[in-house]
Amino acid sequence: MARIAGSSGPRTEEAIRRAGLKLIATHGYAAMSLRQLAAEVGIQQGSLYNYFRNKQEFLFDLIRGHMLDLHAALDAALLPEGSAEARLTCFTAFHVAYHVARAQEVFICYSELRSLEPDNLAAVVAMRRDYERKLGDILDHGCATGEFRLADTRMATLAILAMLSGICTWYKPEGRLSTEGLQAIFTGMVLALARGEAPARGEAVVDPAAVPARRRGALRAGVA
Amino acid sequence: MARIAGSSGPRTEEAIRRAGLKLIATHGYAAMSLRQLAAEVGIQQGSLYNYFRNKQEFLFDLIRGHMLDLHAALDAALLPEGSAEARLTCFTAFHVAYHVARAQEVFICYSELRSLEPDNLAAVVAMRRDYERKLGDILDHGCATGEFRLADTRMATLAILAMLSGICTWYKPEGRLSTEGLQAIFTGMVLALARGEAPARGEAVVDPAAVPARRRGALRAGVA
Amino acid sequence: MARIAGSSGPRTEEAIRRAGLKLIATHGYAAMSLRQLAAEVGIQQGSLYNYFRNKQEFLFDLIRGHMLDLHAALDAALLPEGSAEARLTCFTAFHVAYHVARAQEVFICYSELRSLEPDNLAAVVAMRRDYERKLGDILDHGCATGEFRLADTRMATLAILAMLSGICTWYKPEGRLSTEGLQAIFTGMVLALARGEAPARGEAVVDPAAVPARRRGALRAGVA
Amino acid sequence: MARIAGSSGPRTEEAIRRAGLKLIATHGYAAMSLRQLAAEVGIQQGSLYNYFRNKQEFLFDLIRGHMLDLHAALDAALLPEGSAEARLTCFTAFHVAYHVARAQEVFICYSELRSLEPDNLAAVVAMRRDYERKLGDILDHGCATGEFRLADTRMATLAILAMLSGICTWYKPEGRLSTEGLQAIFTGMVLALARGEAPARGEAVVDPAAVPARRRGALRAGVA
DNA sequence: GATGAATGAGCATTCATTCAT
DNA sequence: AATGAATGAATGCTCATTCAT
Repeated sequence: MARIAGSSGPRTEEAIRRAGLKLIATHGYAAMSLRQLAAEVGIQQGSLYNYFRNKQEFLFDLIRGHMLDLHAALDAALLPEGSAEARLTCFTAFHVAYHVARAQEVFICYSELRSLEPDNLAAVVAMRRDYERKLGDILDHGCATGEFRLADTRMATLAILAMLSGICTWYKPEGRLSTEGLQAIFTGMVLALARGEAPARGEAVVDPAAVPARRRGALRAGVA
Repeated sequence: MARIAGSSGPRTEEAIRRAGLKLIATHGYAAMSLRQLAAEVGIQQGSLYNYFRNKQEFLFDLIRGHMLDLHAALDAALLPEGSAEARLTCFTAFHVAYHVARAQEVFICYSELRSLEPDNLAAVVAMRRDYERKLGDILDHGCATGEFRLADTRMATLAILAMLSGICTWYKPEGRLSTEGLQAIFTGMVLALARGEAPARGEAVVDPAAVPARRRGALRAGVA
Repeated sequence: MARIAGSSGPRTEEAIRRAGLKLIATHGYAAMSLRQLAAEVGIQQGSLYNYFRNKQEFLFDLIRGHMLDLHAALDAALLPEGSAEARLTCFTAFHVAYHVARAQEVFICYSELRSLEPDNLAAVVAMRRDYERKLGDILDHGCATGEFRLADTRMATLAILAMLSGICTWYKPEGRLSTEGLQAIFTGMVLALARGEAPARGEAVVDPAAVPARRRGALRAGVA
Repeated sequence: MARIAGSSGPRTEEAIRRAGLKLIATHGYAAMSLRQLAAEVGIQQGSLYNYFRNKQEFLFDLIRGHMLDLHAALDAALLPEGSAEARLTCFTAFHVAYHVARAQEVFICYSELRSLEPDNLAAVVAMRRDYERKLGDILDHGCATGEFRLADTRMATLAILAMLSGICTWYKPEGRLSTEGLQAIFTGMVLALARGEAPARGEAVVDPAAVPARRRGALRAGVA
C-alpha cells in the first residue's frame, strides 16, 4: 500500500534510532540486518531508506550524534575553573553519569569504530581526541600545580578513560549501585590514581624490573 | 583435485589461525567472511572445513585457546605469596606484558564475546571470572592487611582490568614506549589507585554529591 | 504539502517528456528508474503519476506520439505523384532530415520496441508497417516503370530503412556534415542502390556462390 | 547441498552463455535478471558467480568474445587481394552469413553497447572501429581504382554496415530466404550502391536541394 | 588434505507504485 | 498538482556450508 494513516516521519525516525541502538549494541553493526531493524520498528525494509541513505550512514549518524551530545553535555557540566582536583572530580562524575545514562550509545561509539568507513572514522576520531584532550588538560594542569603526580599524563588519560568507559560494558540499571554510588567510588579511584604514589609509606616494593624476566619465560611457553 | 604438493596440515592450521586472528581483530567476527579467510591463507573455502566444523567453532577455538594460555601464563608468573603490593605489581606487570605481546588475541577476547553462542559464551565467561577473581583476591587481601584502601574491591577489580586491557586498543609495537616502560607506568598507576586517597592532604574536595545535580541538568539538555 | 508555488501542469508535462526521452535514449527504458526521472525533472516520484498511469504507459505515449508525428510529417513531405526516382529522393531526404532532427525519439522507437507490452507493441508495429509500405510502394512502382532494378523489393525496403535509420545511432549535431550534406550523400546512395547493377561494366565478378564455401569453413573455425 | 553428481564446469559455463544470449537478446541486459538466467540454466543464482564476477562482466565477456570471433572469422574469409568489387562482394557475403548464423550475439553487440561501463565500452568500440576500417579500406581502394563512385566513403561504410547489420533484427531461420539467397540479394545491392549513380541515364532528378524546404515546413509542424 | 562446483538462505539496496495529506 | 511516507516485491550479490571428485 502507501502511506499509512497517522504515520509520521519524526516518530518513525526516533523509533528507528532507538531500535538501531539496541540491535547494534546487542549484536554489533555487521551482524544487525536491516530486516531485523525494520521488523523491530514495524515497517518494511524499504521504508528505512526514507531515513538514511545506507547502513553505513545510519551508523555514522548514530555515532556522530552521540559525540556531539557528549561534547555539549561535558561543556555544560565541566567546571570552567577551580583546582585540578575539583575539575577532575567533576569530569569523572560527569563521565560516569553519562555512561550510565546512555550506556548503549556509548558502548557503540567504542566498539563500532572499526565499522566506520575511513572518512567517517576520521571525523569521529577527531571528536574523540578533543574529548581526551579535555581530560588531558586537567591532568597536565594538576601536575603543574603539584596536585597530581603522574609519570605520563597521556597514559594516565587513556587509563582513566578506559577505566571509566569500561562501566558501560557491565552496567545494569537494576544493579547493586546507584549512579551516585558509582560516581563516589570512581571519583575516589581516579583521584587516588592521579595523586600518585604516596612514597611516604616507604616499604620496599617488589622491583618491577624483576617481574618481566619471570613473566617472559612463562609467556614464551604460553605463546609458543 | 586433491592434496596439493607441499601442503601440510599443521602449517595450514597455523596459517589459518593467524589469518583469522588478524581478520577478526580488523573487521570483527561477523564482518569476516570465510572467503576472505581462505584467500588470505591461499586455499579454497572448502578446505577450511578440514580445520573446523563451522565458523562459530573457529571463533570459540581461538578464544578458548587464548584463555587457557592466559591462565597458564598468569599462574606461572604470579608470586604465590608476598605482600599484596608485591603481588599486585606482579599481576599488573604480567597483564601489561601479555596484552602487549598478544594484543590481537586479547582484543578479540573482549570484543567478540557477543559473537559466541550461549554455551560457548558461558564457558569463556567462567574462565574470565576466574581471572578476575585472582585480581580480586589480591585486592581483598591488601585491604585486609591495610596495604590498600578501596571503597569497593569488585569495582576496583573491574576498573583495573578495564584500565589495563585498554592498552590493547591503542598499543602499537613501534610506539613511543617499550613494554618495560608501560609496565613501570601502569604498575605505578595501579598501585596508587589501590593504596587509595591520601587524606592527609586535607583540602576540601568538591563535594561529589554536588556534581550530579549540575550534570543532570546538563545531561538532560544533551539527551533530550 | 500540495501544489508548489509556480508549478504548472503543462510545463511539468513537457519537462517530464523531455527528461524521459533523454534518459531512455541514454540508459534504456528498463535501466531508467522513475526516481531518476523525477530527480531530473525536479519533482517527487509520486508526482509523476499525475502525468501517466505507469511506466509502461509513459513509454507507449512517447513512442506512439512520435509515430503519429512521423506519419503526419511524411505525408506532408512526400510528393503525391511524380517519377519513382523523384519520390524516392523525396522520401530519403525527408527520412534523413527527420532522423537528424529527432534522433533521440527515433532511436527509442527502434530500440525500445521490445520493452512494449504485447498490445502496445502491436499498435506500434502496425504503424511501422504502414511507414515501410510507403517506401515499398515507391520501390515497387519504380521496378514496374523500369526506373529501378531490384531483385527483392521487400529486402530493399528493409535495407534502405536500416541504412537510413542507422544515422540516428551516430549522428551528432556538431558533426562534420550538415543535414543538407547528409541528405545529398544518402539520396545518392539510395538511388544508386535502387537503380541496381549497371551490367554494362561487364567484368566477371567473383562468383558469390563461391564465397560461402570459404566463409563457412572460416566461420565454423571461429565459432567452434 | 553441494556439488551435484555429474556436474561439470565447462558444461555449465556453456549453458549459462547460451541462456544469457537468449535472455539478453529477448529482454535486454537491464531487464534480464540473474534469477531468470539461473532458472533458465537450472542452477541457483549464487552458482552463477562461479562463472563471472558480476553481471557487467558477463555482458562484457559475451560481447568481447563475439568480437574476437568476428574478427578471426573475417580475416579467414576475406580475400587478401583482388579487385575491390571482388573483395566487397566477399565482405558482404561473409557479413551476411555471419549475421544470419549468430544473429542473437550480433544483435546484442549493437544494442547493448550502452550497457557497458566506460572501460569495457572503450575496448569494444575500438574493436568495432577496426572492423569498420576493413570495409572502409575496400571502399577507398575501389574509389581509387575507379571501380566505385562514392561521395563519402565514411558515410558509405556506415550505411553499408547498418544495412547489412539490420538483417539480424528481422531474420528468422525458418524464413522465406536461405543464407545463400540473402547473400545474393545483399551483395547485389551493396555493389550497386558502391558503383554509384549511372549518370548515363541522364534524366533530370528532382533537385534534392528543393526537398528540404518542403520537408522543413512539414517537419516543423510535426516537431513543434 | 584439497579442490571446484554447487546449494539455499540471507544480505543491503532499489524498484514501481500508492495514497493520506 | 504536489509531497512525503509508506508498501511489497524484486534486484544483484554474498554468505556459510556441503560434498563428489
